Amino acid sequence: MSNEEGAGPTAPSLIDLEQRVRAFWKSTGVPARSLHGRADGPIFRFTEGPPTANGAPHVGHLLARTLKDVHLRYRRMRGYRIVSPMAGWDCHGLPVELEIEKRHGIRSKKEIERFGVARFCEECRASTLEVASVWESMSDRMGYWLDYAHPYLTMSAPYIESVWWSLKTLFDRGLLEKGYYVLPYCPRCETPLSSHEVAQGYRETTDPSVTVRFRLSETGGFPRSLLVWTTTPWTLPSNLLIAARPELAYVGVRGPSGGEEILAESALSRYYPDGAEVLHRYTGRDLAGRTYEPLFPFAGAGPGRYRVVLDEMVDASDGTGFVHIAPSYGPEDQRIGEREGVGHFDPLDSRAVFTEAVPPVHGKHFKSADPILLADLESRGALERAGHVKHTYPFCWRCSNALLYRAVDSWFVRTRKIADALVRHNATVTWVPAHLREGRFGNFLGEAKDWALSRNRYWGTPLPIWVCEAGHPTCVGSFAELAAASGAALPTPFDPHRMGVDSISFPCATCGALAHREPYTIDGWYDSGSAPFAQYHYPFEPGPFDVGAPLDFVAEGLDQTRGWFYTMLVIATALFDRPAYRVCISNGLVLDDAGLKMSKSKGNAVEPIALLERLGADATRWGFLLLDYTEPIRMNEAAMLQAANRTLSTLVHATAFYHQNAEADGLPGASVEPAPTDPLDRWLLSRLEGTREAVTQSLEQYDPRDGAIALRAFVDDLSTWYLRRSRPRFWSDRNASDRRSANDALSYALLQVAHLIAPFAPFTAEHLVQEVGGGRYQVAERSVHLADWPSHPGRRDEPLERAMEGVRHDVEIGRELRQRVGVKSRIPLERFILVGPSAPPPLGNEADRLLAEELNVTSVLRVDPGTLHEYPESDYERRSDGAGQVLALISRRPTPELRREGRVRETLRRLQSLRKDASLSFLEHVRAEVASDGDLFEAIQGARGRIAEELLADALFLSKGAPEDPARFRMWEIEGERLYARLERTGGSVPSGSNRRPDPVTRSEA
RNA sequence: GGGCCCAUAGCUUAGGCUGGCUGGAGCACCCGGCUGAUAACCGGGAGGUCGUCGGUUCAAAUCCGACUGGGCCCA
Repeated sequence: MSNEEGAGPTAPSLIDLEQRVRAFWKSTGVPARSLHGRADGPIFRFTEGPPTANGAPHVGHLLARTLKDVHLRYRRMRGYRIVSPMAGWDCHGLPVELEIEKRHGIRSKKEIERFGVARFCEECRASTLEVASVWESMSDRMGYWLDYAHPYLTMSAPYIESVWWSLKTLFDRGLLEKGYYVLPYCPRCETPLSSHEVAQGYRETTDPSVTVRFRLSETGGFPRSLLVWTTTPWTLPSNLLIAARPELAYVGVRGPSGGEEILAESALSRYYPDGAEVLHRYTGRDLAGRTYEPLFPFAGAGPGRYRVVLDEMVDASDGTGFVHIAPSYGPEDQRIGEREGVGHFDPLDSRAVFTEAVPPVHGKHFKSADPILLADLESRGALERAGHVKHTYPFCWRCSNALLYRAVDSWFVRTRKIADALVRHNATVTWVPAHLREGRFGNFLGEAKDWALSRNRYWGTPLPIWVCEAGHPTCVGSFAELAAASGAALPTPFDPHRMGVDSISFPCATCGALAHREPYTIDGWYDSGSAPFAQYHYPFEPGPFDVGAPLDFVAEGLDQTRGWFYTMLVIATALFDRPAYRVCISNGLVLDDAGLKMSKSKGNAVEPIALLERLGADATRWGFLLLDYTEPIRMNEAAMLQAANRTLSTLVHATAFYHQNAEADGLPGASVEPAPTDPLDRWLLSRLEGTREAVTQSLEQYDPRDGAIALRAFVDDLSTWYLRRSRPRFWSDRNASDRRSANDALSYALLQVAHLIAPFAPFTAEHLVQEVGGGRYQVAERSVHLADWPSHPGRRDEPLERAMEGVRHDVEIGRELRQRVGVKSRIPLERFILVGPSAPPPLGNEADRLLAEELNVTSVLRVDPGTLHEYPESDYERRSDGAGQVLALISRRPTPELRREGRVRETLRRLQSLRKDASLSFLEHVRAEVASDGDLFEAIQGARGRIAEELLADALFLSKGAPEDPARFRMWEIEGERLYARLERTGGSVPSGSNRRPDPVTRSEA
């Protein structure tokens, strides 16, 4: 909104001023000048968590970014240099690949190979930044200032080179090794995943729940079976062992076919609810070493196979006390299988389809093999029971297919080797909320598993490890090393993605045999976890500071505890043996207004840009900042809007009021802290100082909510007490020095509060500063976002604040009394009497003056309880405390003179409302016609001059009785008598239709 | 099955660590008032088993335990 003539209310709406401020920022280049903070200031280390470059932002991002922006703005105002406000994009990984697969109808890796890896990667690269504009647009709308012109990209060659450097460093320290381990594996993506990826995808699902019989060998003709429970029948052909718990009690009971069935005693009631004949009792130890007949012949014989072994991990709570062990398909299975030396039997191909190694289900996907295998078992009497169970099971976080656990070759970051350091470094981090440190995040560190780093995929940072035929690995830590090793210069420009490096091979430095690159890419979470150094191409280029030092501040959603917060900590610990960050803020999930998780499928997701458009940026930010972001947040747009109106809108309107009255006549605002003598002004500045302290402390402690609440309270006080009681002091016909004092106090307070609220509501704050100061909306230098934080202590006067509290409390009592005597406030009463101590010294007589004005009484008395008899109940209404002690009294009835004065004020109020209805500004003069009768006429006639003056009436025509043409008049009834009135604008006024503040530029004529 | 967090009026919540006077606010609702910045404001009213049960204590929303419900995470 600009200041062209005609449209607009007195003060702009939050949304209008937001656009005006945005235009100001654009034209003056404020964000670019502010972004990095003070070039010579102390360094404040920050890294933007890179969003996935092909995913759209959601409201949770809006919240996280609001928090980040508040603290960054505060630090800039504190004079810090922000290193770095660079935006960043997480470009690699499955999400991007999936997008391209969808686009081309590709459904498997084989099809990607046919499509061409180079072409595939090119398309991935091209698609990564397609949604960047949406993110930029959101940031622009919400006022989150980042350097979008120079973002870091995890797919850029320098970034990848830094990642390679870090991997080489880990490799040299023995923290990067190859292994064959059971990992979560996505059959569609044909790659293993890491535990933090799996953590993103648990869902409720239904699986088979079956119990099968394993017949023991050497039973001397009497059939004896172990009952074993599983939810993964497809793993039964790979069964090699059965585990029992050493000290657990087992029973052998007579089964339905007469033979003995063995299970944990604690499971008996579940399997035989009507009881069973117990034939034998065993402990797990008794059963150890017994052999059994495999259910399927396909795994074949091998040393130590098909035995009962002991393990403490066995638990009978929801099984039979026996656990079937398929070493290829479970982490515990693998551990026990290796301990017993029974090898593996893995009949699934890379897509988790059965090979010809298991003929009955050859060609079947692992899940669809379940019913076939079960039918087979049933026909052979090996199926004890079959049902279904609902439980949570991991699915691929990107493609939603069911995962399985299986043993695969993979490269690992040996997180467990540095577990102690992780815990030690985490202990130095200030977590918000604090419980995360020892709680969720701490627990996660405590059970840290080695990090499966390699992915059998295409679009990612290639694992820079070459292995020769003899198995000697070479890890390459830079492009120069690669060139040196291969004995040839790399092409320029060099693309370090798979198409650029797959074909490079070189002789092994150890044995001379030819080494080929391991055909893996790495987990994209390693890329983003490297951002604090890789964004600077460290160590190949000098960073802007000690790059390995912890960041001062990071903030993201709670989901990043397992994600980015974790990988940053692991990488910083492995590389620099330092914590990754000092302060880590984590916000809760944003839920819909019914407290449900938002999801696109449910249709309850709030689109962030649409939200910003509906509410405006500052209302959205302010609404979020007033909530406890450490808990899950229920979105309530109405409440957010209301909160913004209460505080932000009120500030805007207070500023407009200031403008109209004070600056209109050329009174400049205070540029330094004023030192008023007026108690109200002193009170306002004291409250301001208390607010400054509270807001500063809240931001120092990364708890902006307390600051927002303090600001809200201050704005309430400023609007509903200071201005309410000071309003006439701003009028041009009042005492000049008093007016000057009020003008100074108000302008200073508005300017200061604009600074204090700038991190929270940057648009509104900018508007306030531009409106209160000179050179409005003209020069960047005046921007509040280039200003210093108010750090100079102001004048705090706590006794004065307490005294004012007391006055406001006395006002409440007075109003209650007035209500009881039934005389409305517009009619003056003679006396308000307070019983007890005299007025508190910081206010003195001023207290009584405030009370008299606010309560509309002619005098305020403070009397001793002993003199109460002088004020009889017939004339005075009393208010007592709980103990019956009289606290205050008020006159019951107005005197005749006061009643007359009341009539005058009733009339004035009606006439003023006519002005307002006609949208007249406070500068426009009128001529008025008034008609009435009786006492009302007498009262008006007696105060005719005053009425004309207050009404800005050049002429006031008063007639007795009803007018001749009453239709042209407004009519009211006041205490049974009629008042007729009409107004007309007279010459010399500002242009018509202007109920708004006249434009500042044309002000002089007013 | 394990871990972390939460539960106060119809809604949003303060207070809880350091137990103590009738548990505060805001929105919405009803009655009344005020209004030359405000989609405001002021007074009064109605609305609370402070999730449930038990314990500690002279005294519990507050401390302890169990349970119920909800959220997130892990197995």
